[in-house]
Amino acid sequence: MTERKEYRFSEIEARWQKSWDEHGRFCVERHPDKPKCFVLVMFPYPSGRIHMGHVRNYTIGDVVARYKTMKGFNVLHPMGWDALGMPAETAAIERGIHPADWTWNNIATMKRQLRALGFSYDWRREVATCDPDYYRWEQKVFIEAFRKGIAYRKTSLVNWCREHGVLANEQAEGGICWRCSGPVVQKEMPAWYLKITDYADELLDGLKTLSQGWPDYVIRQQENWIGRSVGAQVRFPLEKGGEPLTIFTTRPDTLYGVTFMSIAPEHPRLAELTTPERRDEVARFVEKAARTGVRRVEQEGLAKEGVFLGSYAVNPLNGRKVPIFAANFVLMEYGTGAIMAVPAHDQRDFEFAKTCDLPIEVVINPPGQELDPASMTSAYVEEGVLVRSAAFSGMNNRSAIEAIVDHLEKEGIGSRTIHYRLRDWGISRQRYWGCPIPMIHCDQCGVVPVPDDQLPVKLPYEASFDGKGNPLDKLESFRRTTCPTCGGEARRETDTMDTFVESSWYQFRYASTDRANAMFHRSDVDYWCPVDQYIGGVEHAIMHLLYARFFTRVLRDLGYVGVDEPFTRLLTQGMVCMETYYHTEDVGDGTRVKRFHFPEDCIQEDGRWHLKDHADSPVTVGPVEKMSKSKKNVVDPERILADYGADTARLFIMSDSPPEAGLNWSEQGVKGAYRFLERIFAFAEDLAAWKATPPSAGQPSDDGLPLECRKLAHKTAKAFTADLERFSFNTAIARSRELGNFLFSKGAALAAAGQLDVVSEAFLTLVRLLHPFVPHLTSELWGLLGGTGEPSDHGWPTWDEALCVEDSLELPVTIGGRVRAKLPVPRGTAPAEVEKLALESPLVLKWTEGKTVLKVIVVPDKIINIVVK
RNA sequence: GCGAGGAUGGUGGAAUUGGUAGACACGCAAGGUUGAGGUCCUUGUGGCCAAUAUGCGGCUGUGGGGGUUCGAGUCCCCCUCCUCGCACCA
Repeated sequence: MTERKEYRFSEIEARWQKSWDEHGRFCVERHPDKPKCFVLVMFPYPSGRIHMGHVRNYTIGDVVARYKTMKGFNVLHPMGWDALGMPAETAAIERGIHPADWTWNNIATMKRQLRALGFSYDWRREVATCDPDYYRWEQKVFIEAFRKGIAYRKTSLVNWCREHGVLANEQAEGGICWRCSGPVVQKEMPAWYLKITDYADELLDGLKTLSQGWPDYVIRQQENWIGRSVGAQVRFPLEKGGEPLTIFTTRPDTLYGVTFMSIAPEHPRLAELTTPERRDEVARFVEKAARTGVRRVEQEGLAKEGVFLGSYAVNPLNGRKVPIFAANFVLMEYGTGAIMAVPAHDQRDFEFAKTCDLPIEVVINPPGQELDPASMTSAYVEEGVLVRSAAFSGMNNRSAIEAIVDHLEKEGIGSRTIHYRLRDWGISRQRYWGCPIPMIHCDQCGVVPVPDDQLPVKLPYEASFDGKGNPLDKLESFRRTTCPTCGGEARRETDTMDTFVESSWYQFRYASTDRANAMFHRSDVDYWCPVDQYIGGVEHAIMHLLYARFFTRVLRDLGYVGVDEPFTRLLTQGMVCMETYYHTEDVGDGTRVKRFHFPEDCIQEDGRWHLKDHADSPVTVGPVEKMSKSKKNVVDPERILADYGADTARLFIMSDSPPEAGLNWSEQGVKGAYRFLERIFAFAEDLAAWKATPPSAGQPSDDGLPLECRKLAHKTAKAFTADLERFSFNTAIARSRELGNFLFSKGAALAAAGQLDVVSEAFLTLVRLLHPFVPHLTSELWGLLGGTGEPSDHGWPTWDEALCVEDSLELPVTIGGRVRAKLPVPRGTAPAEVEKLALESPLVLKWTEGKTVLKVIVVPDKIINIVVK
């Protein structure tokens, strides 16, 4: 046999990438006669270099895009950069690099890396959100939203460090500033908001239209996030008289069980409700609560605490006098900032009552039971029958909700109300590297938008980054301006926008290539949008997607787009994980800490792991965790490209797990993928050689092998396609391996038997099926085997349905729940006939001997189950 | 703490609607090739017990416990552990 050529992936990949680039192969235009398909992957934050999470996300997108192209769709597949955000500013503070330079450098590096992976992007449509030509349109939309009342200003609480100003939650973990370890307090500051709550009902209803294309769990989480709850506002008169205290409750059926009230520590009426003798203690509590913040009580599970204010409210239904508390878990933003507490039927109230020794009053009993407050260990929150509730006693609690609210409305004590857990979107950031909010503060004229002809408000390059407060705020040349209305001296707004704003509309920007003078063109958006398939990380399941859905509706209401929903179908991909390598070290005071190592610094010898250069430094192989720099369990995609090539990286990342699940990186798995490609390459070489010089015809093959080969190829095409349609990439690849394994072991025999056409057809089917996954190698082999152009010029493989069905089946027969026999029958045999054959079968007789056949269940063409006794 | 999801061999996973659990791959083992191997090929591989069993030897097995069903990895209830999100990270 002649010596085989080596699989030189780097040569092949570079050549095809160059060809695609030069021919503008992935540049697309509107095409009225072709069905369109917009495949969008979540654009990356340009943090420096791409990581495996990106490779996974973008490979999934590329496989979908290339598959849809082969299916005949006009596919839009763009890429861009979510380029504004905190890390650029952190780099400026810590390393003295300007955020703009840092970002643009990172973009250049990452773009080069993405190109090396062979993704089919139309790079003409690239966007970078830090480009003033991008964010100017956001400023324009903001001003229009402001004029419509969708954007507004109000005060809100922020994390505040005396030294470093406003901090993000992640910079204020544990109530401590990440830079100076100083205390972080909650401080009131004015901030800009977008009125997402006005769209709450629409965003909720819209989820119904998405149920076909979005994962259920994302829809459920969005529903819960919006948190629409129907309940009642109830006015509790105060014992001392005056304005009653209004609370919101979703459980008016428990009104007779109220034993105390709680209000948020920042409730405007706190001082008024506090008696003079309680003032000091309450002040201490409020101060402490401000230091902690409600968020940490909720998220970090801190103790729920409260303080008695000294005054009382009166239950409007039963006249009971109940104490009023301030509590650190009551949110001012939700409802009215005040709640009625029913410890018997609300778990949080129950815990609070137990710690503060407050009474518990049962007003709902489980059917046929009677609860005793003294022996309860948790609140009873299920349905039941009302007791001790005056005229409502004896009613089912569900109907009591309606009856009691009717009563409240009739008596003028309360009313039906709907509240949302969703709060308005606070978009102000006291940071430099964001889109400037285009507003001007004038002492005479108030808050005035920047006039259209002065847009964009560009970020000034000259700014100093010392980590202490907002650089824009300290830059006089930026701050000082004149009022567009009166011409007087005025101050520019120095807040920038939340970077979630840019990622709320980038999908529309991609639709147009000609956008020097427009955000995008309506005709382009009308053709390409909405996005047919959106693909990105699970971590964005709530916020990004909700904001983008909201912003799309804002753009719709401002006349920019004609769609309600931006993303028709959604695929959420899991994270890329890897085992950790570490050793533990004593830090002196007896506590041991983990010191992590990069996997490439560790080596296994004689079954033990140790550091490469120090055989006496043992290393523990830890659990598989999400790849992260801090744990050092990262693999640089570029190294994988150098060692194995883009096709191998793409194939492995798609073959080892379903896309929604986490993917465990495995170097061995990568090698397995590489081996498969090598074998494909080698087989193609063989096949080309056979074609050039047909092997001398041996014995004609009449053993059914050619038919088996054809059937397998057609069945594989069918199943592979079905798998792609449901994004089951890993099983699709498994099927392609089965076809490959068959050809590798039987191909030569078939060729020798004069069945070269059969082998060739099957192999070319394999090449075409794999093309979206391994585009470089398959394009190469397609040409080698005499195909014109590339596999994608020839559409998606089809199959002959007749070759996909088996006419004879082997039905499993289970007796007493165990498979005891296999019954050969033709497909479609009538159940009665199957039953007869089964009961006559010797093996079945062996197992039913001495027993009574009670029942025979025949599932046609599937299984036979015999129930015996 | 609240909301959402998950758990199947030594490992990643497969089983599309309740119908043969473990496809495909990794690893491992044996044999062959190479005779440098991080190469290649063949065979085997859930566990336990058997030892060629008159047609496929038996038992057991999908995080733990209970239930529904002729039949449960799949449906229901309880528990444990893991992951994601929680509004200024993106």
